[in-house]
Amino acid sequence: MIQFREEIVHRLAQIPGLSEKLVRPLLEKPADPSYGEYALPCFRLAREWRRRPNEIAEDLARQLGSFGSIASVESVGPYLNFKIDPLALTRSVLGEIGEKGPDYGSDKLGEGKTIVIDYSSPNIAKPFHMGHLRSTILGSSLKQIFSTLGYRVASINFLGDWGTQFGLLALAYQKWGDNQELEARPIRYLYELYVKINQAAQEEPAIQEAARENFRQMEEGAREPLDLWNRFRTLSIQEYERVYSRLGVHFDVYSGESFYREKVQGVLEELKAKGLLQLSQGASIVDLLPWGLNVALLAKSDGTTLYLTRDLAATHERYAEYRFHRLIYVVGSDQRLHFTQLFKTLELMGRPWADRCVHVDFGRILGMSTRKGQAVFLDDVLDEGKRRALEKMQANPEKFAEVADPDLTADICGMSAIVFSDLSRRRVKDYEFDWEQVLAFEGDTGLYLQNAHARVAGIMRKSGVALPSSIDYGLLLGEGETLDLVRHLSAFPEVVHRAAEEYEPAFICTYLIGLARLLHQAYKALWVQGRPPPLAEARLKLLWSVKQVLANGMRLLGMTPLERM
RNA sequence: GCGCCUGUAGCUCAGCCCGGAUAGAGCAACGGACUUCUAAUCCGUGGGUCGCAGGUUCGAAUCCUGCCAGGCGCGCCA
Repeated sequence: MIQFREEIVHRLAQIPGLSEKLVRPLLEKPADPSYGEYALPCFRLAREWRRRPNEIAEDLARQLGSFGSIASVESVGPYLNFKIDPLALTRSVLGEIGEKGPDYGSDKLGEGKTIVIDYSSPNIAKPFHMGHLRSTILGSSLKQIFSTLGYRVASINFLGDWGTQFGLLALAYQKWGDNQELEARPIRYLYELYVKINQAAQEEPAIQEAARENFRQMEEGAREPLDLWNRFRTLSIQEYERVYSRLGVHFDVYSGESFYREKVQGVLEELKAKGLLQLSQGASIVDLLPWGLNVALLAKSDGTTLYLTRDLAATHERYAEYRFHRLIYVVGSDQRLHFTQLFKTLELMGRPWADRCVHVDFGRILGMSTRKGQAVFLDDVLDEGKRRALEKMQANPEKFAEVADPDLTADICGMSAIVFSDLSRRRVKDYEFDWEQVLAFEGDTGLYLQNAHARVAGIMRKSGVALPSSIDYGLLLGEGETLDLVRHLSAFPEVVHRAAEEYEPAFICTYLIGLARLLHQAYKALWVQGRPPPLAEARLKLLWSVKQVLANGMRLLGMTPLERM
């Protein structure tokens, strides 16, 4: 596809007064494809040449005529529209998808570069709720996207396994702890204790004090609270891993704040040596007020450290280990200040790679709080999605009979719906969690994509037509639907690039919905079964290409494409 | 109070980075389409002062300023 664009740029540059450098950024895709594949708006030229844009467009159209693969150049008002020869376009796009298959959309852009992504990162004292799900899904998708662009990607789950809340939790367990409950359902049980102790602490400030003392002892290495802490941690991780595997999410490294509890001293000493650390009201701070970033608190007045201190230690280790070209934190936007402070402090410490760190933030999921006990647990959501999917599948008994593994298929359907609903809106937006909306199975949803994919799979199974090695692409041009699909297919690689640049899997969602819609619209017109072989084969090739790109895109989102549903 | 983010159809959103050709989808409503490869689909109808007010520009949903509304953050939580 890029070759057509370059062909136009090259040809335009031959016109006196134009150059490749001038023209390349001006060339755009028209809003309406009926104008052509590319368009040159002449406003900028009009200003420079002090002529009317409409005249310029007309003049250029006359001078250029058709050339190479460009079938026509027409002026429409101030626009110069280029139409690529439909046959050349179709052959090029479908040929490329045919050759690359699962690698269509891939690139070598990132070869030799490493990206470290930190995502999911639940806090052990708190439940794995929808907020963590958003980080998990986003991070996992970004991992796929960067991998497909050739980067070496290391995924890290940085557990919130250290901090005052463990003092609080240990206290709760000492008060009300039940070993059987803890073993049977660690995450939910710890959450219940956490909620209960927080309520108690609100009425009794002494509890807060005792918790702080507990944690202080832990930082000093006291055996008893540490043993308890270790049990909480181990049991929780086991349960997380179960949930991750259900979602198809994988981490290269499980780490956590506790790993750095001894290394923070080194950080504090370095800060002190560099004259960055100040004492204020008994606490150690770095003054970031000159940059409008408030002050960063690195050690409390009782000497215990904070999240920020441990993050400083962790980034240092990560750079030493990976020499990353980028370090990405997928964490909610409520922690924006934290990361801005972290990055600025790294810069002040003289880390030359400080500007390689990125906070990929995302909006809040409203209506949920760990303190008030309104959390929706991930397992419940996945189960509910599965239940609804199964119901829907059973509504069509004939199709249901064809599905080999209804249980697994329903689970995948439910997760597709959830993953897609989360990724389909842009990161920054807050959203109100709404079961009906998340688990909707109609319209712009993950199931719409799955349905499109499964429909083509059905055609490939049932039409009785096989893909031959040579195709007469000309036979496809009788239907207008073909070019709409081909044009859309051609845009996939650039969509993947854009999604990576902006850390926005949502771009891929929008793209795939558009592709699936074009497919559904063309379904009748591109009928395969019973058509003369050359036509049937050409159509099947087109449909196969759509299926391939749908699958490639869905995988980037973390969805498993289904052959039957 | 200060800082950041968001505000587009009844609802959920895309379009904003990089200003241009009639502002697009889905849901909901209403009316159609299954003797054929998945109707979890398709076709049609109605529905918008792009939060408000200025400014820049030949041209603003898009850029700038101010205001309003909502969310988040602002030294001993993570």
